Amino acid sequence: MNTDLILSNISKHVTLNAEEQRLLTGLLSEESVKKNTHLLREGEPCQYLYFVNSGTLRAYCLNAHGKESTVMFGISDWWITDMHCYLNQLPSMVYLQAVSSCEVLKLSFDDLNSLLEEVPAFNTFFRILMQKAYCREQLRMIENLSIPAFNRYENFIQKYPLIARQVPLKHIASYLGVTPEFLSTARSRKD
Amino acid sequence: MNTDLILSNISKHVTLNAEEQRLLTGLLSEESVKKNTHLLREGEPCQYLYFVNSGTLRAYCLNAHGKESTVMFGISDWWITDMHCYLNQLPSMVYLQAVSSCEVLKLSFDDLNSLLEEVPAFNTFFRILMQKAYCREQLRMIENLSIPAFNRYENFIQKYPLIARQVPLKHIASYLGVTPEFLSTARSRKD
DNA sequence: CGTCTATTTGAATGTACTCAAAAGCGGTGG
DNA sequence: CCACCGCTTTTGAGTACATTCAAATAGACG
Repeated sequence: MNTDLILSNISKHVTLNAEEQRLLTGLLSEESVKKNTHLLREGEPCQYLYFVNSGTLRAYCLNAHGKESTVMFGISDWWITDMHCYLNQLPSMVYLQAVSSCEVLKLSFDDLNSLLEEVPAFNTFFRILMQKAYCREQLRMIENLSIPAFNRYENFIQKYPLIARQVPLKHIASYLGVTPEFLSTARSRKD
Repeated sequence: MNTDLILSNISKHVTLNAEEQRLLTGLLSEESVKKNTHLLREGEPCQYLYFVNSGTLRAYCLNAHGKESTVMFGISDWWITDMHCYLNQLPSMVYLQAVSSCEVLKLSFDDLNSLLEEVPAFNTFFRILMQKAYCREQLRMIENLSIPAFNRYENFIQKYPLIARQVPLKHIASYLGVTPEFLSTARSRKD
């Protein structure tokens, strides 16, 4: 199991000593997901927090008419899950799908809680992770409310160039809240 | 200074002993905001995290054309600030305005950091606060993407009945991402 | 090379917007 | 207590932007 990336990810914010690192890595397990298959489906228990070692994931939900809305993407070095349902141990509201084949590490809710209790630095790390996630989501909301669709697309490819290269346009459209047709025509008009 | 509400707010998630409570309350200061005045304006340093003792606040930002977008509301027993700019000590991107006259408690960034470092339970509290804020914001985003405008309004008044009673319709419209005119006509069509 | 999916293009439609004006409502002062 | 003023909400007409649906083209993958 490759834990280099996850340890380096955590070390960007807090310092774990060797023992704490062993405690963490001992709680992780790895999973492979083939392209276009699901790691999690709506309604299933949301048991794990995932860390992406390689590949690209997408979280999406379906509305009453079956329309997909992309909630978030997860690329290498990102954390992903249905956070609300994970933290409250509720059935998932989202699908987690591999856009390309992935290697992920996963951490169960009970194991997360052990870490949060026993390793103060990990508690701090997770706080920082949530701070950043909150601010990012709030900024996304503000941009969705205040700037027109096409500028949001330009914004997106500038902010997430790696994701923009790795996922089909239609998923970006559903992340931005527009149809793929609209995004396609808007794009051809502007460049 | 009335610290009952804030201590009870925190005690919903973690337990602070008497000394920790004194440490916290010693770092707070209070401020009154008159109706329609600003606690913070775009571009000003975002120095404080606010806890609302009484009254109603609104965070909003202006886009390039001067259109207001309501980022969040803050009613009694809520925490509010421009979190991204506060945590990164950047000039504020939002305005914080009193919808009705308010009494707030405020905590500076440096003092927050002392608390996070010195009081593990407060670190945990703040983590939980950020978890909930993230999940709430993500759910808002999902709903904005996946359900039509009028249903979002019904959703809102069901989820936040207190806010719905305390703020003008136009602010709710700008929170939901529609015009007041649209919300007004939609409302009259459905009930 | 053929199949499947993604993207592009276009026409018709609809939803939500802008702009303008009227009505409602609350607070203030005469 | 009523009249006036300012702000919010409502109403309506015309418009723009993004959608749906359908079909053609392009790309990716086995």
